[in-house]
Amino acid sequence: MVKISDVSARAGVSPGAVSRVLSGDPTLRVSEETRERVLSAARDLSYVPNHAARALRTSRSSNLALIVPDVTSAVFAELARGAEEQAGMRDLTIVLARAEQLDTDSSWLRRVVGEGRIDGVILQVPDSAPESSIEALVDRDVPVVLINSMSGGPVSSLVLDDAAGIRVAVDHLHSLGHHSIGFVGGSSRSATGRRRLRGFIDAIDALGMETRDEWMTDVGYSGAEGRQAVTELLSRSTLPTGLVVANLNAALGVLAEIHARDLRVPGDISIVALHDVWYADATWPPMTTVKMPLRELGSEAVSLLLDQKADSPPEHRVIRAPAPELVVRSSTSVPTKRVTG
Amino acid sequence: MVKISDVSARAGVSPGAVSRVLSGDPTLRVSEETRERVLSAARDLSYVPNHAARALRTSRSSNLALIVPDVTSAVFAELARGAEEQAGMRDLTIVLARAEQLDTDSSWLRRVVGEGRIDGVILQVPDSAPESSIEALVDRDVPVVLINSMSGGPVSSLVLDDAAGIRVAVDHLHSLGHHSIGFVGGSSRSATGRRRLRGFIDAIDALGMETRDEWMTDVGYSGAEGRQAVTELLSRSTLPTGLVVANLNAALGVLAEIHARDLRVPGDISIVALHDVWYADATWPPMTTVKMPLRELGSEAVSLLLDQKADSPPEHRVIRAPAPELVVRSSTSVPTKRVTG
DNA sequence: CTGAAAGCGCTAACAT
DNA sequence: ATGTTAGCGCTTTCAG
Repeated sequence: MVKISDVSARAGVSPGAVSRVLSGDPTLRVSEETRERVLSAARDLSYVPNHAARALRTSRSSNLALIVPDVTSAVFAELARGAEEQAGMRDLTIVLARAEQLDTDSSWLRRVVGEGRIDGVILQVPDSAPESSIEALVDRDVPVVLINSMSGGPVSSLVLDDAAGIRVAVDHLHSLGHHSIGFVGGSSRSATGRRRLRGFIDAIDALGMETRDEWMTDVGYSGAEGRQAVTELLSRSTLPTGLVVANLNAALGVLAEIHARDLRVPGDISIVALHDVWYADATWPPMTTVKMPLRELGSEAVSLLLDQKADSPPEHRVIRAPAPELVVRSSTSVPTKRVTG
Repeated sequence: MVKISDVSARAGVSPGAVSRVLSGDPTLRVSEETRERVLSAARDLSYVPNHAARALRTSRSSNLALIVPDVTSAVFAELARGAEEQAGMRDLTIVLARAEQLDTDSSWLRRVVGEGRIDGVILQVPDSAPESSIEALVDRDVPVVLINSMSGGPVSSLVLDDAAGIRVAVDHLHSLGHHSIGFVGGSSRSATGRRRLRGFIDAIDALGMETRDEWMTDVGYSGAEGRQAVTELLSRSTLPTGLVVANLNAALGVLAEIHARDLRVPGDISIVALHDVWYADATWPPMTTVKMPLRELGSEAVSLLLDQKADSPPEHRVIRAPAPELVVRSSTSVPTKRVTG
């Protein structure tokens, strides 16, 4: 292993000088000539600084933890990619952890953080397990950024403009001529769930239509919960002609259950889902979706975490750009007939 | 921060003794009484060892990198979970990276490894980008375990018993009474692709049936490629009554394209797919699948990586347990009629 | 403008 | 059976 003293020897300077040149110390004053010598010595020896030594010295690990409820979720992949990209640019590394560990055994995080292996945490809490698991983190001395959940608390947070996304979906159905539009939402115990519902109601209002309670569900975002939502809807009254589903995973379930009932999409009912992932294109019919800036959410989370570093007050940002984008496929069309459940 | 000398002071022993007690040094000989004192001192002060210092001293980072082609893939989530569990038990941490970085910019891995931030790499190469990207790793001094790809090379590898999985699928269709069975496989350039195809042919042979070239495709595992496979199949001749799809993602596409052609599943054709993930249950009809031991693959990868540590010769293991498990849903039934494309 | 030296917290070899 | 000590490779204050 080639170390800093090897470089300094070759360049005929002190180790300290090498360190300063290589890390681009702003208060650095070296002759252009020395700098060149250091740089080329480092290159010649293909010097790579040792991370552990640097971490020990600076007490920063350059590791961030990304904790999500479910790695198979549509949301995750894009989010992770955004986080990774941003992390890469800042020479950080993303450590993966599943959120269950928070519930059952928050000691994992505690320990890892205590050991100094993690400089910050990007956390998406499962809708199910709220406040308490967060508080367990708050009193720890790691910066935390909460993703897609409550904003306004003592912990910094980042959310998407869910309402805007839902509005795009509603507008799309409306412009196709739908006047009865239902909503398959997430749990009203979750902040995202409430934001999306509010967005839905506002969007409907803005267009001069009416919401009907029996056209709205709040079962959840999973595929199974989507199926259940349709069952509920059908047990109530007439179906709307259009349906906004607040999550693509749930929309798969919705589609399945609708098929199971021998109804046709979009013939009997049109469907738009929030979030756009590859499998939106592999359903039948291919699903019209609204693509949200998940990647930007991930990259912004990393940035926020780093800006956060000083013990500044918590920040709460909303990611609005790029704006939600309608991806029209085949699950929506002009309304035809109305179906009784 | 409480350090080891704090603990040793409180326990009235030397730092060295504390280190040995706490890390369970096998060659340790301390009186039971001292050990107790050390342990309780550590507990009282809630001592947590500093990871950077330990890493510097031992030159092991306790980080493993998990590199996969696509985080949204069915395979990934279970794999990652298995790896994580095993890693957690051994006090290791899993660092996430996307495989694209290997193609475009292998410097990321090189650098991170050079800095000593990674002790080992679990690598699933994309079918597209083979040998070269691996070789870039081999001459590096990190242990690497290759997942789901070629076995037998200079790098350790771990594969599933794909043939066994395919056989379960074929047997299922056969036992339902299917005698014409097709195969939607992966690229024949990839090792998994070839293993699964071989498994298919052997399984068909073993049951005294015949394979027909026009019933087999090798387009790929993605949803879009699944659609394409069906298009190819239909452009050829009569469809088989049953179809084994070598990957669940492709199976979604298969299902979509079949619907698009106004054929019915399982009425016109039965489908079984390899791999079982939540969305198998959210398709219409819900997909009959074969669940493979992906979790074990992940956990075994971690183990292998660690056993590998010494520069022992590369090992090549096949994960056979738990055995592939048939998950019967609704995409398979007794054959009815035969369809002409 | 550059060098010297201390020390981050831990472990392991060597003493006792 | 336990204590002492050197040093992992780096950064950074303090002198020069």
